[in-house]
Amino acid sequence: MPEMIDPNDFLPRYYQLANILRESISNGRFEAYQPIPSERQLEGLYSVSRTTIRQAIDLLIRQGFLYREHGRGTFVSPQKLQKGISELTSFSEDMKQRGLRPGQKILEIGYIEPSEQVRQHLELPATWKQVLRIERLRLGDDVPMGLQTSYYALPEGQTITREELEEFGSVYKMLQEKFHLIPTEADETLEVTLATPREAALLQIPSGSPLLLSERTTYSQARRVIEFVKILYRGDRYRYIAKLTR
Amino acid sequence: MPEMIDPNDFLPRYYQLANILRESISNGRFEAYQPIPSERQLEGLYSVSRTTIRQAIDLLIRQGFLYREHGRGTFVSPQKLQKGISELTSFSEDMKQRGLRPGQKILEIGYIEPSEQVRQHLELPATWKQVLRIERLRLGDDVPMGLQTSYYALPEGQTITREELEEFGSVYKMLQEKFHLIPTEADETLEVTLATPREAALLQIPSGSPLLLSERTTYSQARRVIEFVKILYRGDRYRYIAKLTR
DNA sequence: CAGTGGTCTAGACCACCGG
DNA sequence: CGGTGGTCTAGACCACTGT
Repeated sequence: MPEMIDPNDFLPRYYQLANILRESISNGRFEAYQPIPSERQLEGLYSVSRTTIRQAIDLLIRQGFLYREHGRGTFVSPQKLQKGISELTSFSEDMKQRGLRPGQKILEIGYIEPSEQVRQHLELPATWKQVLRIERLRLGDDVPMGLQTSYYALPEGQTITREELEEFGSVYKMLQEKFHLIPTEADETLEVTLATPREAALLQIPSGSPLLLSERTTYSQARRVIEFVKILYRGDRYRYIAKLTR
Repeated sequence: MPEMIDPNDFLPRYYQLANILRESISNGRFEAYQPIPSERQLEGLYSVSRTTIRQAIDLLIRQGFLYREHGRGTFVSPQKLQKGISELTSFSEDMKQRGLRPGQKILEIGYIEPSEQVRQHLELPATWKQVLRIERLRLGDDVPMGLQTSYYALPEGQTITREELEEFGSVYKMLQEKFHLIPTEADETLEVTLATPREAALLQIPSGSPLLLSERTTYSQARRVIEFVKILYRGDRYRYIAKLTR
């Protein structure tokens, strides 16, 4: 029953164990608020050291599946909003998590001279003259959800074409495969604004309707800026979800 | 120079080390994008094992001060918005972090029969008839910032008085000292709404102005619900800040 | 190649919880 | 008291980056 750990697997043991435990939670073998086997018991069950056990449990705690109580045990969290929360996702991933079919319509793609705000977020010197700007209408189940404007400072000579963008669907996927840039972190702010006539027309809502404005700067592993993105979400169709911890 | 670790301190060694390293970062001895000493060097410098070193570094990475690159080293993150982000904070803490003096005006405090929404968020049975409701106007530098409504299902016989609330200032502090409830996690959603005439009057803005609505359910260590809180923020004065990771 | 972080072991002692 | 998680040690080998 307890699927075993393969020491020769390319996945680290603590990661394999985390997958086994996560599976036991989602198929209901471990129930909410109930304890899982103690760390010493797991040592025997899976023939790995306690350090490795704890590494697996730490991972599942960060992912929101378990919690510890000193002197009592390790317990299963109630599901609730157990979907990927407060995680860095692309618009497409976000829509899928919400059960909507993502779509997009590219409005504009080209090079511009960056505004002060864009330059600062991309951490570019004042002398930098060209950044790639992509404006897209974002759809969920074919209904306009948001208006997205992305800015990139690509290496000299490299670029992104409209065809590539339409093919990949997700800029993240393309950045990863074409430039080996992997987004790992982002700073995001959210605020309220009102739709300009142009925005309203694109989003198919009355002019002056309330919008949720998200501004996000995305960083790669080495903490280099990858992109700066603004998304204007329709206030009547979008709700932001976050998970906070101490 | 390198302040030492005291094995007899009541703080764990990895925590002491994290404090030392964090201090070295914030006073500029370690610079952004530059490597800190390697894990083996730190072993010698502070006479603790590599496991303990890594535990300290893990902590600082989660807090956003450092990042690792396999085969290269551990590096200092650029500051940017290095203030408490995506962390579970009370309104008072939030205001202080923004450099504003928090204030409040209690509008109402009393028991009500919970609505369906409130009952579900507090995870109460349909038979539960009484929850404590507190409505407060929240101020930053004496200017109205938000309208907060909190709901609590307190143990039989226990309650919170207006005097206690005014004395403590923060409900979190009071919950901790009076009931030993410590908030450790929360689920939050954000969306846009428009001010009703009453809300507009209290917040001193025109009726129909856009507002940012936050709904938050707070949990204690054992994943029990502590409170459900709605805050209507003035759209023109409040911006939500989040930090996302993969 | 030497040096870095990533994983892992087999122990040990402590602090906390419950009966 | 025995069992739990929390901290810590002194090793080991692997995978990755640079020269």
